[in-house]
Amino acid sequence: MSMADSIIIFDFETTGLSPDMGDRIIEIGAVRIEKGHIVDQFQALMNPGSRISSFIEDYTGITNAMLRDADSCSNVMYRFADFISNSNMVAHNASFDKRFLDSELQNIGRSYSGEITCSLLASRRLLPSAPDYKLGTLVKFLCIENSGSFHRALYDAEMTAKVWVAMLSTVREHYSLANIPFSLIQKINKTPKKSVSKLLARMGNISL
DNA sequence: TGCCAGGCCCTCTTTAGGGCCTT
Repeated sequence: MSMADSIIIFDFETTGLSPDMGDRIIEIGAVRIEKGHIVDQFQALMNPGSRISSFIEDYTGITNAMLRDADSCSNVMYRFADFISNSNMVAHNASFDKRFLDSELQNIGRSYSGEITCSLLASRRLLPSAPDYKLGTLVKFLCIENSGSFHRALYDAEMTAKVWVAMLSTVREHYSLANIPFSLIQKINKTPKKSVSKLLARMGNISL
């Protein structure tokens, strides 16, 4: 199994929207998928060092009481840096999670060598008939079994992984592609939306 | 103390504005 076949899908719950404004991660959830199956997972709460707002308590179900006893950000981030190692990664609206990942890893002097791509950008290009591109909507749109427990990190990472696998499977069938490597999604995400179907048809050698 | 994001994408665009998506 080469690393190219292994991808980590991750999600963070945070104290707010911007690490530049002092927001921190409070929960990490991640799964590793190989050949379309989840083979490993990572979940941890982490104590951001200050109280979280009632909005975040309500939004995530993570309470100040739960975080009081949680491990420190630095301890959890060390373990997560080991988990992601040199893997390629996916997140839903990855620019959001990447800012937090980079910020927290910088705090502990760690880094990563894999690349990160975005399931939100990919789904806008590959599922043009979806009603919208919220994670929960894509789960329903792709008929993925779910309990509705969104906004916890591991659950959202699992759902993102299942959206990722189902979306790629749908596109593979539609365009008669043998496989869709991570690098092709990176290329698709840099391609203007209106040019994506031509790109895929050319790769699948079929006429539109 | 109180302030509070940022990148993508569309369009009535590019000398801009606003909705979407993430917490």
